[in-house]
Amino acid sequence: MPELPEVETVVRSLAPSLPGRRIIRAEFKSRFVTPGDRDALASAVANRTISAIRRHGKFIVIELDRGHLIVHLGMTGKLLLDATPGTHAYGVFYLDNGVLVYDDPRQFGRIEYAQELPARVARLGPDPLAVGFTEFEQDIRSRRGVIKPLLLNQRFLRGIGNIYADEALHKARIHPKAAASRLSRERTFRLFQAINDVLRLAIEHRGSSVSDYVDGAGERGSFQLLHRVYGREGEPCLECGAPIRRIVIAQRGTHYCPRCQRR
DNA sequence: CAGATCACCTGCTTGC
DNA sequence: TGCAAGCAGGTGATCT
Repeated sequence: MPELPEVETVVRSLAPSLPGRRIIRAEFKSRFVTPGDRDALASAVANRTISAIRRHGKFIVIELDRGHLIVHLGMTGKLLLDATPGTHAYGVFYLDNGVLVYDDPRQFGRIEYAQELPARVARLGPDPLAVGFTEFEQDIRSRRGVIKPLLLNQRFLRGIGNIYADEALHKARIHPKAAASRLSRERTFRLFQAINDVLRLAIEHRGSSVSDYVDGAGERGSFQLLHRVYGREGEPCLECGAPIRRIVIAQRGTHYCPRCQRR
């Protein structure tokens, strides 16, 4: 489910109400969602007060009075305030006022506790909404492969996923298989702008609810209605009318307009 | 170190 | 209706 705009929307939906609340106790039920000692995790967060919630790439960082909860939503993770825990509620935080439920049918998400951000999380690339063009251009020049997998690489930029990679490449009129380091300066700038525009617009529309994404209050986003290529295989390009094509790049479905995005 | 491939899960849709 | 195959917002381990 969740890429930068969705995670940002979840964080914004929880930020006004979560800080200041105390975790009375917590329960974890999946070795996939909470690798390691689940009882240790539960006792580490018991009695901790939440001081802040923020986004780091696609990670949700919940700052506690001691340590951090680092949550990744995987493909189907949901963090829901005051929801009833269902079959896939693999993490339940009982608060002094309410309950925070982590629900994740596919169990690709993760919940961990650490004093500081783990190195693999801290070392991700810059946030695409904060990076400057000079750094973006330098980084892209130094990379070898194809542009689409590079956009999905969180050590390049943190937060872009499959939907927004396809949407940004279409907006920038760049073929998803284009060689990253050989993009002209003009195309590189178009891509930089397109990433910014697409992500900001998606946040305004509270993310894309393709199947089951919802924010912390259970509300769906609406950006899926504005997708121009993602999930539109065979439908006409909204720019030129050519049918949108779906190919596979790096094991990910990739949607593009063969006329607007020439190699 | 970077890039490619596969593995980890459930659930929904499609086609026979 | 039943069943198998294919597909899905993501990362991380393990190869080369």
